[in-house]
Amino acid sequence: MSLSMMSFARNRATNALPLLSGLFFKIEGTSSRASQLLSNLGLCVSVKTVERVKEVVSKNCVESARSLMLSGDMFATVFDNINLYLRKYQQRLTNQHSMIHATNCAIIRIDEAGVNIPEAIDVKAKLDRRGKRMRAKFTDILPTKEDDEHLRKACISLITEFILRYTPGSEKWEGRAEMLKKVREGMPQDRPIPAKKTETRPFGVFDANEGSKKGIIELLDLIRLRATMEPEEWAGKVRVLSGDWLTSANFRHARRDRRDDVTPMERLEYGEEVSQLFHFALQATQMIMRTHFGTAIDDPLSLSSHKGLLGRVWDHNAPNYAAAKSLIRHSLIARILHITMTILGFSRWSELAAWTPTSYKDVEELAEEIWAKWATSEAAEHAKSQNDDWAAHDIYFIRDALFFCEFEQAVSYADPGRVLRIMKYWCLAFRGAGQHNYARECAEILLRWKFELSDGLRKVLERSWFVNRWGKDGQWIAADLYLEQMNLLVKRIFIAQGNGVTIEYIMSKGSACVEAFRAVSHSVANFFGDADRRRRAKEIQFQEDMRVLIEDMEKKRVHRGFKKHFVPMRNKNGEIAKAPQAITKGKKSKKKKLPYVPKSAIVDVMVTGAEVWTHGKFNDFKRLTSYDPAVGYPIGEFNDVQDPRLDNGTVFDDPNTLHLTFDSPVDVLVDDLEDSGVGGGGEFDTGLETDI
DNA sequence: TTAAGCACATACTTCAGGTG
DNA sequence: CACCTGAAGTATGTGCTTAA
Repeated sequence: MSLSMMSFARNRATNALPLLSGLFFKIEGTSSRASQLLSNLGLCVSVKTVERVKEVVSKNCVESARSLMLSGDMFATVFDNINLYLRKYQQRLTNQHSMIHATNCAIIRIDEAGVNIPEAIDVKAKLDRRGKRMRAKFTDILPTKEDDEHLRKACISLITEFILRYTPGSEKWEGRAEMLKKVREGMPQDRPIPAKKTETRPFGVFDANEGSKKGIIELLDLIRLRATMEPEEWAGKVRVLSGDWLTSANFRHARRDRRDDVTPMERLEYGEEVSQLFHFALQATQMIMRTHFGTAIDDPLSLSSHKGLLGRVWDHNAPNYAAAKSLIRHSLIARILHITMTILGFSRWSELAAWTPTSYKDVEELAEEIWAKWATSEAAEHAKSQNDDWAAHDIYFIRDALFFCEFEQAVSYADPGRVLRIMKYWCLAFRGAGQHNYARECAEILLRWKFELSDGLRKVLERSWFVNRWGKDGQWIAADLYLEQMNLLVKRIFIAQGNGVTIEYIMSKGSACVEAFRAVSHSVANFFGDADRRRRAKEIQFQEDMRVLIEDMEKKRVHRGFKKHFVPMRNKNGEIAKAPQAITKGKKSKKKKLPYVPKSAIVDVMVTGAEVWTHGKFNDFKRLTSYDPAVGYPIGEFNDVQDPRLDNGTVFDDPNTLHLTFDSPVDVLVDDLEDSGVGGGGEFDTGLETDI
């Protein structure tokens, strides 16, 4: 303090200390009046100077991104729309609520080691490969026996880890740390990218809305201009463009429409668009919600029922991603622990808490049994054949939730092979759940990977999916999650106060610099913060949650053989929906002469999805997405139908829009010590803002 | 020449008080 | 009570001066 004051009095140019304090006060939200007071005291520089610094830092960040783009090294351009709603305190004719629709953008360096770069950036070779998917067969997107085997091993490892990590009292087990290490080492890998710090360079916000065909063309031109590249230079190499499904779809539509334009820049042929993994995780979470939320009245093993037991009060019609993900995770772990209990012959929580496995092999054998009896499609079909809808639903849920965990870990370890395997299953499941856009996006990626990419470009695209902030193994995150974090910083953390919320202000001072400011903030927070105590409190709450769910399952005698339970499909009014009786049920129709019987709401979305794909949709997909050298890009609309059996009167009845919000810190910020490659909170989080 | 600061301008929020 | 009004308060921008 006094140092700062003295240096201020001595010499106006020696302001390193007051400048840093000023910057801190500013980004931590000190009011301008207080800042002025402190500035007058000589403790920090003036508000004006801080503003200038923000501008300079922003410019430097953009310049740094630009230099990477111009260096000729391989990079990916990640972008995502950022929308701000500006509420005016008093609306006047000249002062109305308004929206800012802008696009945030970052440049990510792609590690070139071991990649054939000339092959990857060759536009002509890329164009020649278009349309090769015409040769594809349905089996090309179906999971193979090998995929099934990989998933079996992966899920058994996951179950083993859950038992080791979350069984009450397990923290006192002898050799637990080694066992946890062992299970991680045994987790099947495919082709993980070696851990290395990713160079991410924020490129700032653009005043263009990439959510439309016109907007995305405008945006690409603005990006080129900010990079100070000539059109020929920009369009002369393959450019990796990373966004969500909507971005990719818009880009493809725009390219189709502009096929006859004169220059390559206008024809957009240089762009290699690739959908990003955080958005797949969002969709998968929504898929699990649509398939398994159900209703608490009909089905005690529905997520809806578990949500009630856990006292999660969030509105199921306006859920945020972290809350939904946390509910799924809590429910999954509780089920696994309860099955463990039943296999061990316990009926009380205290017995489970007193149990200690004799060896690692013990736990692994338990996990294998849980997988075989309570997590496979075959097990669910068996439950179905016993007319036990509760058990079938339970098993489908455990399977789907485990697959999500596998995906999450695959992202955390940057293993594109594992990611692509899960996409094969999700390609079916998204179809079954009615999320057709993302079902097609899975197929798009699988077919492009198999038929239309050179080895070099394939490697480049795979690397563009992941970002590693610390250069540590298991700490990768999805590239679009990285950008969502930037969006959060722009929108919530470093947003200007008062009348400063304009697109111009954000572009010049409030976007490109946020990562630099976060780095500073982070070290300060780590220096002063005490995260341990809060974590401990969360862990205790987590154990209580497990106990509530397990005691309920025990009370209802689930996971103890099969009993007849029927979960009926309901119509929009919540009445039990009836459908014409199936011919195969000959016996019943003899006894009762009812022409209509209630339908079960419990279905395997992977099976129903596969049916949809085989009934013409796969051929439609090929016809409507394959480039034909003679005719060009195909034109036509997809015609999708919804499966009403999964409807339960919530927002998820409309599966084609994403209902999960992800604009809060709990949704996008990740814990440094956990696998949270796709965000959504730490292992003990509830997904509520109080977690922070 | 340039970083830094000052005074004033502009745009908006907040708050107290008034009116029908 | 909804709505309006003006004054005070806050945040940022503009243009100029000053010191090194």
